[in-house]
Amino acid sequence: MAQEKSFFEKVYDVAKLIPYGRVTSYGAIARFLGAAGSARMVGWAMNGAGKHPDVPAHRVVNRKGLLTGKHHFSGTNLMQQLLESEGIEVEENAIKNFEQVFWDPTKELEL
DNA sequence: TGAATGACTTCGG
DNA sequence: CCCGAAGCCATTC
Repeated sequence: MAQEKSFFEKVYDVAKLIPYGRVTSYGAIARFLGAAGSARMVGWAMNGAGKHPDVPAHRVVNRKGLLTGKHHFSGTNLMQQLLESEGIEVEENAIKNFEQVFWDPTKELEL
């Protein structure tokens, strides 16, 4: 059904650009894509990220640093394990030092 | 075309 | 920071 690309590809593209051991928020990506306000679409797009193995959706969390999307991953703690595997501390589905690992494309890329 | 949905964000209390 | 409610936008049925 329909071409599963366009807005999603942009999200995937940015997600792939997320540096190792860093994370970003849906709103940040949405805003970078020029779709500010479509933060939900970013998450929605991630729904299809499962077809894109190169898309580290686990590096994308909400603005609070909570692993809101972990529930969509294979297991229940897979997302957390992936983050911890990158050196990111996670507790109670929340990223520690979130401000330290936070990666803002609108600033990092355009900087 | 219109209503429903969703891995969010922002505002007020 | 927590809680509840509203807003937003693209996709889907």
